[in-house]
Amino acid sequence: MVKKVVMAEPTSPASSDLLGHIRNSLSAFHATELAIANCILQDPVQVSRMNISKLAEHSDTSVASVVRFSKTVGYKGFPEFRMALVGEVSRMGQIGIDTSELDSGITVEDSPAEIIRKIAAADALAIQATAQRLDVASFSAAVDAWEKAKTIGLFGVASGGFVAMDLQLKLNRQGKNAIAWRDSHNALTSLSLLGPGDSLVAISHSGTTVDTVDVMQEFKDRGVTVILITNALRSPATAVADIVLFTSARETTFRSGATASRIAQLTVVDCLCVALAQRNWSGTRAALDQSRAAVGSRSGRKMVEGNSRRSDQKPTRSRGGK
Amino acid sequence: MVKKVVMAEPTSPASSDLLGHIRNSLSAFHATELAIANCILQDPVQVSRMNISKLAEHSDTSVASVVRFSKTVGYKGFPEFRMALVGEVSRMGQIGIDTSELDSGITVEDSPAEIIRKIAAADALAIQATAQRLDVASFSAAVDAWEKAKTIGLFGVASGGFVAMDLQLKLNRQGKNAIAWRDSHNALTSLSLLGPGDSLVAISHSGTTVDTVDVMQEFKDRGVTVILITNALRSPATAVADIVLFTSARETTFRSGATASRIAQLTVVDCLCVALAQRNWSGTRAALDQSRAAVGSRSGRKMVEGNSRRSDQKPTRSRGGK
DNA sequence: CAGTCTCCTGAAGGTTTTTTTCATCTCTAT
DNA sequence: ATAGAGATGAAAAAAACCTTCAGGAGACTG
Repeated sequence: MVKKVVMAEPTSPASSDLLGHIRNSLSAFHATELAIANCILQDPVQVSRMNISKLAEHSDTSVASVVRFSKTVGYKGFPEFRMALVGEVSRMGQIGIDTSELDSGITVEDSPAEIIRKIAAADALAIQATAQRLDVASFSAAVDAWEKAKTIGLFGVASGGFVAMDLQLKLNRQGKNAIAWRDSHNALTSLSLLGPGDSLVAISHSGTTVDTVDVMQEFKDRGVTVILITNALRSPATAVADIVLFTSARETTFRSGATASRIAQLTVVDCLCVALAQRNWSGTRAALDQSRAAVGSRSGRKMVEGNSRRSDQKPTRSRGGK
Repeated sequence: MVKKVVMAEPTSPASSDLLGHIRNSLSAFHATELAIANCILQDPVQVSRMNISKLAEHSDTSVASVVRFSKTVGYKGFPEFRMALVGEVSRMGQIGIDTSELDSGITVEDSPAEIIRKIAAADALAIQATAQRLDVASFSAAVDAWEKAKTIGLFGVASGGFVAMDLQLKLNRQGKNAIAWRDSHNALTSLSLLGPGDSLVAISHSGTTVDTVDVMQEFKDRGVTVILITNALRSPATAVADIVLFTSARETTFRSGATASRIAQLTVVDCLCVALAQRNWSGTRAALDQSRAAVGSRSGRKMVEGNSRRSDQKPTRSRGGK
């Protein structure tokens, strides 16, 4: 009946950072969601063993709210969420303190080597978590929008501005018309550069910068498809955007948190560019082939679909032991 | 409702080697159990995403058999078994990034999901490799130089320029005098801003850009400590620099390779900034403590939905994703 | 060689868990 | 005040899961 068609792959359960994501979405949650989130953060192990009604009771909320919560943080339903949690817990148990170490941040006594290790771990984790949680449908929609656009506008303030500029460079290199603005005044005076069918990409870690939201709204009113890259689950910006691509950078104690987020943004942007380039491969290929000659990249394996329906095993009629 | 007490172990053997256990027990299984076991061993990841009926179908057996199987290997029922499998798979996936895949690059047939996965893996790997290779002595020396410097010059062209600008932002935020140049002309005309005891940071992926080397040389001649962040082991630039910090970004087939490199550069730069901040911790701490006050889960929402500017909220719920 | 026993196996029905729907409520902005 | 957007929980609907039961294949015994 009304079964919404969901794509085959429900994303791999590989490494992500579910707890981190929940932790820094805390401020975006509503009352009941917050109650649930606190239960989870407080004792993930325990919660990972509960079924949905137990969790609802334990958090003094309702079953429905737990389902909604699961969907809010990006899963199809509670079972999927629970499996992610189980995976997370299992991994935590395996490597021990990994995540708690991130939370503790960097202390005065940390040696340079430790600083490097911790920051690198946080950055690498941000990338992996982002990649894992990135919604493929939204991603593809964004590439579609780009492909269709005559001109692509890019907007970001402060550090987001660097990502925008970087993206401009990348798009221009592909022969795509793109222009980056780093403040709302410039963006709005160039309003007429974009029209229906075009795209605006806004980059905002928190999604709350007033300028960014203004710019997004103005362009949207002109019929421009607005794509947002952000780390915040719910924000004024997400309410305006047509397509939202979430990064998953966990904020740590010491740093502004912006760097991990920016690195995640760069990765997302890079993925988009590659996907776009892939579509007009032939044009791009010539240039690249030329430039990089033979770097010994043979066409290796390509991941067989592993269906393996049935195994033709010869049942040796082993007599049951037990 | 006489529940037969069969199980010796009601709680899940969380930390054991489930797949190994199954493999060892293969010879003791009956025909259907064997079919199920084979399915699981053949593609645990896939199976961990199936529900009981899917697995029954996939193994050409029945639902009841799957339940029995789950109990045979020591769980209370299928859900519990599945959770153990998820945990196992999750731990396995943790082990590391499959580097062999990186070399294959991105092909025309790659799905969006694969593109994302591959690029993220490459970027994450670049960070980890960089962190691992980074020479702690040089790193510390660079921080020393920064601490001592009255003013820090930053130089990078093209994408390296973004890193330079980013770094300027970070240093300024710490109250450190820093200025970024993105072309040699500007840099050289500001030559007199730096003198002995000061530092210049040059960012160059290849280390061969003529402009960069020129600038480095000029500043060095004035007694400025020249720090270089590069990916190239030996290059004209490394010959000039006083301190060299190496990134380790591997170039992949499709992309310019610049992105992974830039991400690695950002990480290095971030580490440096944090290390510097750590030295004058007390000054930094106050500001940070203040700004991050009590995120500690208390108190309800503050995320006011109103962006105040225009209140014509659209009625469509544009919840991101899915 | 037949009888009988054991125990594996899948289908059907019953139970638990999860999802969806809908009415109520709260909070905000006109 | 009032309308409206959105959050919340109760209950109905759907899905997943477990148990029971009848049928059937092999093996041991007489």
